[in-house]
Amino acid sequence: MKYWLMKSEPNSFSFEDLKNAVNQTTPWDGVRNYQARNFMKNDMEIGDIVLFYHSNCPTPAVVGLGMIVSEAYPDFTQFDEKSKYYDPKSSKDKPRWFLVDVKYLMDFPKPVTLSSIKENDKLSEMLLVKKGMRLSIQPVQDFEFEEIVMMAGLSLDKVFEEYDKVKKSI
DNA sequence: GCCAACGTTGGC
DNA sequence: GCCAACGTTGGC
Repeated sequence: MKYWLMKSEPNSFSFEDLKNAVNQTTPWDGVRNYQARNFMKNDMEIGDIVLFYHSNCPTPAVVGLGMIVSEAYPDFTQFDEKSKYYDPKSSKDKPRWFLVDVKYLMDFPKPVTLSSIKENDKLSEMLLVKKGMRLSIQPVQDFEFEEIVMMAGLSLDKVFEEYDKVKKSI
């Protein structure tokens, strides 16, 4: 099982939106970057844990946890002419863009802000804080995940207790 | 709203 | 294959 960080702009899709979604699950559509796509297509597995990150907002922060609950499948928005994610160069025979479904796992008692991540020496290697890094989906190391969980005011025990429950439900 | 740092596109 | 032009990301 692996850990990921996924960015979302709260004014288009927030962690609250995920929590309130049907099944508390959403297809992670609209990714149009090959590196990010490849993570979803090749490296993500059902049961992987996601740090849900709010970007492009007053206080950028990791605000909670999600879980990958599907294999990768073609992003339907690429075929929809009315979607802003429409890609005329893609075809149903040979889809270019893929996505996974993400399910709500749990809230953070305290959001872990970008500035607090930057201040934590243990997290200095996180892609998030590297200059010029704009990837919307990033791999996260085990110890980085554990550190962020601590900063959020949670324990790993609590996380995995909830994790087991949600995993059984998918 | 600004703007630096990227990624993509397309002419050549 | 090069690279200028353009569009996007995302912190501030």
